Amino acid sequence: MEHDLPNLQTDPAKAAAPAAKRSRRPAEQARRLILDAAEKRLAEQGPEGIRLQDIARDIGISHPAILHHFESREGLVRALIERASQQLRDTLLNAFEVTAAGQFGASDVISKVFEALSDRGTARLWSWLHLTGRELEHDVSTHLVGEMSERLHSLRILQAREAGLPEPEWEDTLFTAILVASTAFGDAIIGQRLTAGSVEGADGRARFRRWFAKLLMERNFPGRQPRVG
Amino acid sequence: MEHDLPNLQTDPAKAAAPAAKRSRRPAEQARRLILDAAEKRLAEQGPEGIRLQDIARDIGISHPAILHHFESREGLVRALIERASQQLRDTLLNAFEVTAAGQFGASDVISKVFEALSDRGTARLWSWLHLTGRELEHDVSTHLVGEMSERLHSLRILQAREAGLPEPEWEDTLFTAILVASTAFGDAIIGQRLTAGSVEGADGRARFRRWFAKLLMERNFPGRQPRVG
DNA sequence: TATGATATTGACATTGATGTCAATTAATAT
DNA sequence: ATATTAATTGACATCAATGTCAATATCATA
Repeated sequence: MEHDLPNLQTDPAKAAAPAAKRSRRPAEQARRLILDAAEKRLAEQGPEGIRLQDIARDIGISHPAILHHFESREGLVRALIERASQQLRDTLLNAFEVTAAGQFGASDVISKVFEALSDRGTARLWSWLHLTGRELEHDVSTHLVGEMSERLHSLRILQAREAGLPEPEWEDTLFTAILVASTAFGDAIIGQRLTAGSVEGADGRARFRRWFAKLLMERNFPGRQPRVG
Repeated sequence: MEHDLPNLQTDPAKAAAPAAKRSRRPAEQARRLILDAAEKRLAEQGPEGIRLQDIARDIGISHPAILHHFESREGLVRALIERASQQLRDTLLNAFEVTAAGQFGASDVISKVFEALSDRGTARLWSWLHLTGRELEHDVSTHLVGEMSERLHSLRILQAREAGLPEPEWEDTLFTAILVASTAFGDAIIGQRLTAGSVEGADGRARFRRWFAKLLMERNFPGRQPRVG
């Protein structure tokens, strides 16, 4: 495909190559394009899938272009983490905003948490983060769970009053949040395999989520039925 | 292209090092030594920590020795997975053997599952497996959960009869197993971070486990108190 | 002690990835 | 149009990791 050119640094004579027109995007857009491709590779192939050459090929650019926008591979990784963290945070907190306004359904929240982690390999990115020790720099997990727990606690207090039940303890709420987070996380990483062999039907994981939601719901509000989403 | 160069002999004049006596182990032992070191690196630094040179340095050998015993890096990785799978399987199934004989305590089983995954970075190896898609070759997860569920189901039926409660459904048992597995897995990977920021005291994760055990226990045997281990 | 088998090693080859740089070219402003 | 800015690129430098190989050292055995 490529012709061997005489290795002259400056060759004013243009060779016959038609040289498909070079495309050029504004920096912002280029960064997004690159991050999307990197994210996809990470989700599909894991950490080692983030290779500048490959990512560049995916989107039809040369790898120095990536370095131009992110300084280094490390810079790209950092930006990727930064963006994914922000997105996860928004998605999760949003799940509570929505339900806080209207009625509270455990299924809704759980579904959103599970989806947020399943989506676009977010959990994969997360586990990689923790595997390689990068969570020390960008520690979102800790604060995020704290924030989520606070919102959840408000909701639970509200619900308990309505139902005439005693207020839940703070640690119980916190542990509930951790349970949901851990489970969603574990499910995202190994769920596919776990259910694939044993659970009948294609909707195994969905049934598991509903079962899980019901479990939590019954524990907290013994009378009610969870809304199945 | 390639010309065979005459093999240059090492300069006889630079023999300064006393050349510490070379140690030599039986193959079996050498393999174990290497696998241990590799496992440790994986647990501490993640996938990228498995580098032949580093592992070799850790145990004071040269890296070709590793290649001699495992053919290739890939061979080392496969052997590592093989061994860890076997160990995890033994540990987990053993947890049920023990409790099956005597009395059944949810805490006991849960503790063992959690410990089995926390120990020696087993969960880290597992998540790496799933991240890189190696679970396709060595798919232990699927069968393992199936087996565990079967044993758990026997126990639950026994327990239900004793307590005069209706027999649990199979899928309920299966989902319980998946829940425990997912949670233990998630906890092993991100648990440290999750509890670090929010849960007071150093025994946060232990308290979480007990809370979790209690939750499952109360659900299945509303009257009883779980044995706290 | 001598010998055979094999674990071990140093030197080197090879491959693949990141990073550098000067030159090029598309978009934008003047 | 011309100049300017900045995104893009090809060629190359560099480095690190795996893998190869002939030579060497150690253990077991005769």
